[in-house]
Amino acid sequence: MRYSRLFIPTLRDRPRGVRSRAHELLVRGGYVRSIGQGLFSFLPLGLRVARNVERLLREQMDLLGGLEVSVPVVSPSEVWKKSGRFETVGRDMVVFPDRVGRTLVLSPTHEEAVIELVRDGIKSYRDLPAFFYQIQTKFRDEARPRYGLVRAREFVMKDGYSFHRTFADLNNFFPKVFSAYAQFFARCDLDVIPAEAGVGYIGGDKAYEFLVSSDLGEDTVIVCDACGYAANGDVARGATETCPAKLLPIAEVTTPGCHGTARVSDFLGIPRSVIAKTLVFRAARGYVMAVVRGDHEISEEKLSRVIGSPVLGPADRDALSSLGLIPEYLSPIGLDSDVVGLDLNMVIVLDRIAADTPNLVFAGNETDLHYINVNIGRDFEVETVADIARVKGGRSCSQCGGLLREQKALELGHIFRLGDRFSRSMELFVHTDTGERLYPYMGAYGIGIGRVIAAVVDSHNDPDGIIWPAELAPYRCYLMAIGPSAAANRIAESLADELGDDVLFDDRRESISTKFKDSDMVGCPYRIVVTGETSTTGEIELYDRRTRLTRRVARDDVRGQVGLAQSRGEKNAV
RNA sequence: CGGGAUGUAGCCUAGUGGCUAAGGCACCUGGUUUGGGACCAGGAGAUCGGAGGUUCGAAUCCUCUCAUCCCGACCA
Repeated sequence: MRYSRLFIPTLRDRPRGVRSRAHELLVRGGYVRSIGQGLFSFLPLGLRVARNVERLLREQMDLLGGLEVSVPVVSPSEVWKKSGRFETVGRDMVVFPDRVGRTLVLSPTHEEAVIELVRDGIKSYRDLPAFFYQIQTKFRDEARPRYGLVRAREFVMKDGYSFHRTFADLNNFFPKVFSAYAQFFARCDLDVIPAEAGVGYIGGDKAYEFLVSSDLGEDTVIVCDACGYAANGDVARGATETCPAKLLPIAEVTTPGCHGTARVSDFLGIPRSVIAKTLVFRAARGYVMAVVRGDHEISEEKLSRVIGSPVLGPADRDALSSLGLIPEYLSPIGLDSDVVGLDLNMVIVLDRIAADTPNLVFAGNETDLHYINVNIGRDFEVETVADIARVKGGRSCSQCGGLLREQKALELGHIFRLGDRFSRSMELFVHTDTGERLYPYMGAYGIGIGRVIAAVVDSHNDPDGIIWPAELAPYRCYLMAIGPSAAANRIAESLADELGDDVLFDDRRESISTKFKDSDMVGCPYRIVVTGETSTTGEIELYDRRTRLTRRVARDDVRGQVGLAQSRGEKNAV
């Protein structure tokens, strides 16, 4: 392809408002442009990279027997009400009326739409298993889009959905997807960390995500270098901690103005680790009170699993008041017995480590009142004790006792073992050989294309620009001639014809310096330079973008030297 | 949704109450060039994000508003 026939508006300076390196390089290299917050156009080069990512994904999905489909970006709100997610997805989902007032949804994800598609054609257990995937636009009205393609509002995702006769079948398929994902990321030259993950609003009982270590990441992944355990900080487990101590007698203390763990800690002169922290959350049905140690944080993901339905967010002050709670002195101690139980639907969950910590300080659920030396089991009972605290680096690994390490990471892919929750809530069933209803067991599998591109650039660049992995590069080679030599230009022309779609031929009337700079910025794996001198020796210069080494190779050997098949038969007209 | 920052030509910047808003890059014309954003000459391009106000006079000060980016909240 001739450079002059493409649209590659490279930029010399970093545009105002562009901060992250990956975003900067994609904009300056002429790959993407932003039209508004979290909204991106792909230019010809960017689209070629995206197509390469998609090609790899199609290859991996097809190997799994996946069938490519495409369901609409817009769906009627009814399908979201069927699954019960109309209420739980929240403000990410854009809802709008059509001309006659029906409510439509810009899909943030496509489980519902695919289930509706499958409903029409899959009637018998003999039709299972089935695996569909698509490469489709999603829209999530993110609270805060950031870092360019890393967190866009409109983005393209490869999403796949599998349907199985039994849980065991799903469970057998799941690792195959896992390994297909691992292969995909390897082909993108991305060093991913597969990690146990939460399920968020997608749902399911088990999930893994594929992350890359990156400053652009918004997730924390907990890793054990000793045994290889890796998990998102939302769900990571640590070894249990016990700190045996003599139980002291419970006592009341007056704590004026002690709102929050920090002030209690200061006022009493004690570390946060011996203070209980109590929070109340909204849940799908009612409220949940959660208690962790003051030096820990609650994982809403873990809490959701314990109560069996999504935690929707913190309860507001009005809700607390209506429950008879004092917002500044929240506590599971001293609750009106009517609050707990079915009437007001508040459940109490105590973190296991907090439960095992002796002589804790609790608020008293009365203004200016705390209790010291509270011991669970002796001083009060809680129906549910579970692991609901986030694990931080420095804890011991629950698998091997090794030291856990935490790092910032960027999520690129996520696979969910959904089970039958969607098929049941949406009444998707087939008939078994005995005529009974069978609700298929489902898996859902996603990879964000734009985010993969951003992650690749984030980890494959140098001060001069992008360094594309071979499989993703918009063109394998950048080609240019130096000097006025007619022979050199003739050779460049013939190489451009021969290499066709594998080469970007810089045929512009630009200074040689500009071409070198743009070539590095665009980041093709190889650069071929033809000069007056080499044109007389039957050689060309071959520059490796990654190693930055230049060597001379025979002009007739170029295809092999850049890793292309030697013979292509008929050459494409350009 | 809270806190902060920034909006001046296609891009990056200067200008912080005073004359016709300055420069670099990019663009157009002509010429010279060709191993790292090359050079010379000429040209075009800006209602200084928008609205309102203060003032003899506003890119500059005030108020409101919009947009973008960053931090947080929230969320895959």
